[in-house]
Amino acid sequence: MMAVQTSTKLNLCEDEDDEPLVFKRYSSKSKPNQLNAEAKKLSAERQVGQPGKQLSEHRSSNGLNSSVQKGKMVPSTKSPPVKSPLASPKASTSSAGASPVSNSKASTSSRASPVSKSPLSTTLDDQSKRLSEQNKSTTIKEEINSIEHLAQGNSDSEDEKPIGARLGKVKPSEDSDDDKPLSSRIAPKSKVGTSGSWPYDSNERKPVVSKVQKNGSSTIDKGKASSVVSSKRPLDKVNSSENSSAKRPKVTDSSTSAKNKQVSAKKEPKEEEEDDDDDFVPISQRSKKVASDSKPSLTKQTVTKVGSSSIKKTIKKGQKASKFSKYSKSTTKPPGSNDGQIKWTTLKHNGVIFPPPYNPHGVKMLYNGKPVTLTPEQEEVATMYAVMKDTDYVQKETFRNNFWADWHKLLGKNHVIQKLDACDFTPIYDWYQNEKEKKKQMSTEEKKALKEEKLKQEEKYMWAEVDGDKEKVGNFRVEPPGLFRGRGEHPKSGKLKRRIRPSDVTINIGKDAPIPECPIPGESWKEVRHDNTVTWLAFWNDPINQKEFKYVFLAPSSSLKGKSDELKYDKARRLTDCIGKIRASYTKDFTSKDVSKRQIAVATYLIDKLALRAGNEKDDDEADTVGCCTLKVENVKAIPPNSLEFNFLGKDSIRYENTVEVEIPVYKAIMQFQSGKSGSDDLFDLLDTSRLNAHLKEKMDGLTAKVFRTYNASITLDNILNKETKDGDLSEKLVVYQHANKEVAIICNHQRTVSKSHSAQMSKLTEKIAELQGNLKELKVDLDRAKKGKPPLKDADGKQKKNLTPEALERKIAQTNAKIEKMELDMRIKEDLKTVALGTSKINYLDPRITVAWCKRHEVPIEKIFNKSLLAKFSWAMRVEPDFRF
DNA sequence: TCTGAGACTTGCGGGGATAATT
DNA sequence: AATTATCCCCGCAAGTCTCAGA
Repeated sequence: MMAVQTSTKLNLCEDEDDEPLVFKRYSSKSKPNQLNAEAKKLSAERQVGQPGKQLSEHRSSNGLNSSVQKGKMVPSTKSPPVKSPLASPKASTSSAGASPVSNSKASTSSRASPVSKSPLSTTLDDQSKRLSEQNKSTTIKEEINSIEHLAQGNSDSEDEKPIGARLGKVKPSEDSDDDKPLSSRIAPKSKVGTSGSWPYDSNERKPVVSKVQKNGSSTIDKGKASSVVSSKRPLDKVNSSENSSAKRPKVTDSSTSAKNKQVSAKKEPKEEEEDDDDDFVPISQRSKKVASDSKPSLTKQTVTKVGSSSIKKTIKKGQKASKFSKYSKSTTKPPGSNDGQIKWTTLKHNGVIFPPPYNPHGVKMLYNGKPVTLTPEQEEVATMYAVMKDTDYVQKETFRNNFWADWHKLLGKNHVIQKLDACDFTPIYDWYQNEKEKKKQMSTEEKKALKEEKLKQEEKYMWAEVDGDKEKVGNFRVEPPGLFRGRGEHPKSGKLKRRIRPSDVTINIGKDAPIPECPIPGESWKEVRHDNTVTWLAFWNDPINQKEFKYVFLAPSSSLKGKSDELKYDKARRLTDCIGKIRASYTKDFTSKDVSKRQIAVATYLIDKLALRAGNEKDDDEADTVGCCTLKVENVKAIPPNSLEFNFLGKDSIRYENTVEVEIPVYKAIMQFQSGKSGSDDLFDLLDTSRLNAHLKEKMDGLTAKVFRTYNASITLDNILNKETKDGDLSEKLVVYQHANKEVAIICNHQRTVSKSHSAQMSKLTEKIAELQGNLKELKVDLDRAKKGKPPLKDADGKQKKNLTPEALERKIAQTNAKIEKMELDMRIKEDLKTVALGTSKINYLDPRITVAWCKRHEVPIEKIFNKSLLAKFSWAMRVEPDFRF
């Protein structure tokens, strides 16, 4: 299917490949930055390599009307005609202004700091390598160690720190910088051990953020924060936004809404404050100023008890509400969106496809060494387990127990098999491995044939028609039965996820559309609905948790999804206009007498500064993870004089470890919230996500906790790109982008496990570099000799090398040097990104318009940054003006 | 206000496809 | 041609947030 999909998409969007799409702008001379040589790696090769497509133009064209066009995939050609905005003149201006950023960061930045993980984590790891989750990487880091330091020259290290960076005012002294208020933010420092040093430096503000990795193993670095700081955006955002909205094709509501929003947004700030422009600044800065104003007190911290405070809070809320009445009103209905309402007028699709029935293999497993005959049903489940033999899952007791409970039920009370320990699934495992091998050995033709066959079967399910337009369906395949693979210490992992049948599935389709035929003869859908206020095409109850649902939605490239994506970013962008006010408000409340209010303030601060998730309550039958509102006392440690060390398992049981410097009032408030409680008590006992979000909505229409993540991710990307992009070759620009992307990933704590071959790869690179260095030495000797008219020395094998002129030798030396530099850069990047996942933020948090506009401004082909899926998903963003700024 | 159903977004890992090397 | 590193896409788990109802 994919193949199909993609192709289709492409057509829609991009199309043919004409020329490279580079957006061009001015050309300045390029300066050879440090990076050049190194950087080149990426770019150079790739460019050449993929001649293929570039889409810029077309793409953009498509993008323009994206909403419209998408429908029709057929006519792939259709769009081409449009012209891409890229070249627009204005672009140049904008960029020009902006670019001036400088990064003075010198090499110094201490990238060195990659802290190592804390001891704790390490131990854990060791013990199990099991999945306990994130911890896996530990070992590796050591090896590399050295490497990291190698080079560094680049910016990467420094800047960034997005998050952490900001801080407010903590110590007055530092603030001194004032001029750079923005930057003021402090950086968080890396975890643990490292903490000792304070990040801040005076002027620069903070350096430190370090992120830890999941396992703790390595931290990422962080360098200085300075970069983060934003500079103001050259262009007025307002304008740009308007433009964009204007342009927007037709997406009805969205465009309008956007405009409205903008307008309103502007107003708001005025009322309350002057916010100044700093809003865009990520957190950090603002706090200072705010703080100063409000500074009053801190002294009082009553540790109130729960009950009373809440009451007060409510009252207050009321007041506030009135104040912001305008917002609240609107709240009812999100401005732009037609939320609640109609999502489509006509909807046609072919339902879902079910996995094939189980096909028994007849291989007998052993019980106490003797072969056992199982019924197909029993065998099916045994096979699910057998196949997982070399995964970490089977090492977990919970998994085994859950599996055994469900399988035992299937076997029946009196079955020969009475305990899992005496089972030997090896025969089945071996059979499976063999099947896999066979499949692998098939000729390419055979594989292709199989693929086509599958495609043929699935084709009809891949597409839907929404309001007359053809759209791709996302997950039209019903999930096959299997053993539940919960993440982390999920209490239900290992349970049998039973097969879903048509009678479990509810279909949603247009009233006038033909009802999809049930693919399994003799069976029928559970229900057919015609609800146009929702976007799902089908759903069934999750067999593991009957209370939950599994939905079939349209693909991310669909107009429906695109529209909501755009709305999401527009909302985050609106936050730009009120963030100053919001920060001032919660800063003021750090010292509120009302404990609830104080908790809301501190929680909001953490969400804003550290990009924490909201933290909904969870049931006991789910993995024990937390978010901001559900943080436990034991997850946060106050480290004098004013730092907080966070350590908890977040979404997907990914560990969040970070030590940050915070404003004194926050520090004190946290200690108050902790006092008198035990480690497992809620830190924010008076708070939950609904209260928090209700409060946020008073501040800005539609505002919820997650918007801060989107906002901080996007604003950080925009700031870094703007500040660090210099004239230079493509590869250097890509390095800047990757660096910005990395910073965002760090802020959001998007981790990945270190690949098994990571250390091997690193040592291989190290060897190669050593070899090159050896060559270099030889070349230098030969050069010396050549200058004196002597022949070169023999090579390692004792053979005579040919005589080269000094010039030729010098050229060779330069080439070798370049190669070494490039490899060193590769290594640094690889080590640096070892535990950082860049994809998640690209897909979910970074407003694609920032990227597209930057590409246009700097003549970077958009396909160097977005792959096919992303290009399709973000087709709505392709037509932004080059001067777009978040 | 609280609860839970419901709808939709976010996130990581696996593994096939593809590109780079050997 | 065989291997290995990388890219990508998909699967599906796990969050967020809304809303209706008592």
